[in-house]
Amino acid sequence: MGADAGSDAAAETAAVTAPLSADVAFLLARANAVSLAAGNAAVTPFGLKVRSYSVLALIVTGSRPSQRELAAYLRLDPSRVVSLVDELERAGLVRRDPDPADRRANVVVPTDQGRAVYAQAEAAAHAAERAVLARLTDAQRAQLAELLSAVAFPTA
Amino acid sequence: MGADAGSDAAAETAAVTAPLSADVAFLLARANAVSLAAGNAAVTPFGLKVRSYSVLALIVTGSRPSQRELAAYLRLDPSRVVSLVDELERAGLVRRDPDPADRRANVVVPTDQGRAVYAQAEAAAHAAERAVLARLTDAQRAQLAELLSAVAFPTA
DNA sequence: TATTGTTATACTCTATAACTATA
DNA sequence: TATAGTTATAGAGTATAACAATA
Repeated sequence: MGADAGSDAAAETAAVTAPLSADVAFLLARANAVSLAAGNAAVTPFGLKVRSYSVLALIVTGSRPSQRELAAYLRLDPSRVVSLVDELERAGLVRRDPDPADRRANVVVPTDQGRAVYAQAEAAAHAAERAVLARLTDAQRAQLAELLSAVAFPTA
Repeated sequence: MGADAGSDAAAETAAVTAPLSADVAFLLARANAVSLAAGNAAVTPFGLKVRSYSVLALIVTGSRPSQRELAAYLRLDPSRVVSLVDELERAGLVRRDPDPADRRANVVVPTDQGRAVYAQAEAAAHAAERAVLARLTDAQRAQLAELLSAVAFPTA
């Protein structure tokens, strides 16, 4: 979602300040837009976007998800995952392995190059995240992560 | 950003569980997707989407923002605000008043009907937000809002 | 019958650059 | 010279429905 806009600090806090500041949905949308813009900027030097980076992030852990599982976890449409995996495969970063247990399914795994690129991108992404969270202490960051988890995974 | 996908609770927590759970950027994106889907569902019966609802929400407070200020605050491109205000104006919910102090600028104000529709939509949106935040206590919700503010408004 | 990956399609959103009228 | 609103346009993302292969 979200992205950047013609946002300068002065205009943002000019005539429009207080409203919606208690609206968690709005704050979530705006915080996500800030984070997404920073994340994309951090990760584009490696030929990635936040979305393709997140696919890489999931598979380098060795969890060997199917495309269906990737879609559910990342809240993407399965058809969107097709093109994301296509793109990563064309770049030589991931591979589709047939799932021996289910011949309909693909298991998405990183290539060596995929792991190497991810390692670099991860460092940049984490630096960007630290910058976005600059106004929070470490304890507050941990707390934010915990609170967000409860919203992000309603059933867990 | 984000939207809905073929997400059922079982698949989401199947093979892919732990990874990225400490990644605030990811949690932010996923939480926003959940919140956005719920918000849109809540507000569509009133002919609104989250975006047009948020424009209404800003102007019913009487802050009389210019389109430029709306764009900055909502982190939208000014050209996007044009079509959002067009849409709301066609629906009879807002009006563009000339700014007496700057003849280039429009001030966006709600009509009576806009206020009435907003009042109903607000109730639905807040109910949806409460549902999204169901796993948090009131104190946790307030804390989440405060932590998100620090991320959403880096300069404030 | 239901599900996985895929394709196609339509729609929305995003980003950029221009243009006009003002400042 | 810069800014507000607008328009146009290209690109990215999203949502839906269909299909073949497999369960």
